[in-house]
Amino acid sequence: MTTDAHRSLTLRDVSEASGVSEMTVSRVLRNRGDVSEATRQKVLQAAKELGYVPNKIAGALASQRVNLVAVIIPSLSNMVFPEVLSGISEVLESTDLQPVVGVTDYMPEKEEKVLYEMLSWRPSGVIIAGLEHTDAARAMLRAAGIPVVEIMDVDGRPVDAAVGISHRRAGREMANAILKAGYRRIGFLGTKMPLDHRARKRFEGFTEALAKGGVQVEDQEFYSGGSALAKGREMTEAMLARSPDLDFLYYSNDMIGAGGLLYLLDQGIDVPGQIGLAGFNGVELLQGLPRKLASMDACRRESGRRAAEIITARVNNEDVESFVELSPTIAFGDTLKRR
Amino acid sequence: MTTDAHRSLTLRDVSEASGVSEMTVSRVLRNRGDVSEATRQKVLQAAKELGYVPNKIAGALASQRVNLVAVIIPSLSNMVFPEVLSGISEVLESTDLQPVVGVTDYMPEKEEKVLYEMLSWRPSGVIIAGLEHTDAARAMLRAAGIPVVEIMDVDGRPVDAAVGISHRRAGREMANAILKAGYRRIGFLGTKMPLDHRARKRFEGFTEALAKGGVQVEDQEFYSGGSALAKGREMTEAMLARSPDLDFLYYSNDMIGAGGLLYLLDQGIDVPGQIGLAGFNGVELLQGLPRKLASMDACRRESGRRAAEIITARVNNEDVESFVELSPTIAFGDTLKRR
DNA sequence: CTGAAAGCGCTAACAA
DNA sequence: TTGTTAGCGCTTTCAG
Repeated sequence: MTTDAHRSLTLRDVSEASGVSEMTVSRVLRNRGDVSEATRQKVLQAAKELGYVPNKIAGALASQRVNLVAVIIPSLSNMVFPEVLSGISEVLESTDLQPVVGVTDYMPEKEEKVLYEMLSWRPSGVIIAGLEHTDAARAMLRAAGIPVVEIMDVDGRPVDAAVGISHRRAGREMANAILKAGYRRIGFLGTKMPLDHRARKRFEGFTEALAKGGVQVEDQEFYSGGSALAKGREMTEAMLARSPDLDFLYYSNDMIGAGGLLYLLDQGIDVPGQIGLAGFNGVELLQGLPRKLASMDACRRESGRRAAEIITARVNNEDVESFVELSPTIAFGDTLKRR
Repeated sequence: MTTDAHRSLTLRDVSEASGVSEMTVSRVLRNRGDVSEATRQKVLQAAKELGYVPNKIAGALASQRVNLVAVIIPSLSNMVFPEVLSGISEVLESTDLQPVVGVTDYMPEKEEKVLYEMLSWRPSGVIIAGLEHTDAARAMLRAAGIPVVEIMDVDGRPVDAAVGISHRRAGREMANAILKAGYRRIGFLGTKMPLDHRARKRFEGFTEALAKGGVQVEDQEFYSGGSALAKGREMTEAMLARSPDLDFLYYSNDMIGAGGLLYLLDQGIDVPGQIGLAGFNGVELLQGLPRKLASMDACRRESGRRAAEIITARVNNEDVESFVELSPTIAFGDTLKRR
């Protein structure tokens, strides 16, 4: 029992305890090079007894290698990004790379800051949501000299690589399915998020395709904050009070869509006969509602997976396709007539 | 335009570009010590033009200081942990500490591995979910010589500090409320998770308090995987088919409880008259269901906040209470008769 | 207010 | 198979 102020154990401590040089200890602990089994055991034994935990800071500085992949996403509080993360983890788990997550809350300046912090740890790669970043952020990404994969969107020019769906196209396809099903008086309900570029692009694609069919969005409403399910209810009620003739409601995400669905069922309204509904994301969570909401899968897990694959390939100097557009499919569910 | 292999910029580059010594450049970039305004500007200018991003690895090694707090949690895919994280972030944002998240998937060996990885970066503190860890993990935590806060549970002996609720007590209190409301034939539905110690403790407290009232759980059912809402439905249907006389269903989490609620409403069963329901977690997400499910707040955000406060205090050598039991309150909602 | 020297704990490269 | 040497890029410390 000592009264020393706390000091972490070093290779030197293990070296002394085992009577083996620091260099050889280092080799054993990293499974590098040839080490005799006897030495190996001595070292392992000593390290274990002391409870030695290597110092990656020193290791990284010396080797100029950091096994971290920076993952930068807007939020953890909806189902979408955690699922992307698990796709990333799945792939990285079989490598020696580790994801480190940073959250931006959809704020460009915060994204810039988080990115700066993460890059200062010299990660081996970056996976970042979206194609819209500040000029400074883009400059940092380029200057970092590491693989950068922008995910969840392909409508724009990536700094380096990109994996995701086209939200514009997703909006168009949903609009076309709605028109094809015969709906004509359409309302839109979404988040009040000027900075959610993907939601914006979906909306743009949506209105564009409607316009081609000679239809315009008749009413729209936006919310921010609060429980999405409850908001979906409120907004739907408000919109139908204002525009009782609507025959379709398109929601920018499944949670508010589910709220709307529950409201309409409560009111005894015929879905999808009198009013059709659709959301976005293909949230599995919602399986189990009285009706299955029409939606569109955003290929979240797959995006994560592919992005991680690109990073690992690049880190190993292998060739990979660096622009991957994934194809979401419409799930008609029980709230959008099939034609 | 050069064809050099990529090399990160260093202080030396900034030093040369600005004609100021490395040491002074370092001072400027860290806002340390006195530097003349003129020099300061020269340095800042040069750093910006070059796009210099400091190398924290080298900085951390030299200063023996790492502004990272390791946060280790079982999962990101239910609402509970993201909310803890946001409590932590809220507090750390006003300091120079940064959370780094690791996920264990409720697996002790993975927890051990994640912990090892994180400790090898020499963080300033650890926040880790739960009080149950492998011996090796506990040893590492003790040996790290940094503040360690175990959160989300206080039923046990922490390595260092603890913040959370007593799940045993939470189970007891819910049982008592149920008995007080007059229910007697009680079913339990939960996750098949031997490693979710908090769910287990709740169940233990629950049965213990029921027993004191001379009541036993009449039927129980466990699930794993799949959409919680859908599972809640299925399990409820199965249980009521088997045990039609039950008058109360206690769910180990709100999502399956919500599934059960939707099922019962579909069936036109009188809730909470014929059957009462309760879940656990106080998930805000579910506001907006036709009825509000009875539940119990797990003080998630508050746990995160308090844990972060303990870490920051300790890092600054301030005194803090290191054992904090939070008090969850029952929300009766519309599915548990009030007495 | 500014700079020079020493070294943080580890690993690359080379020598034995 | 093992050991030695020289840094990695920064900050601490001390001297101007």
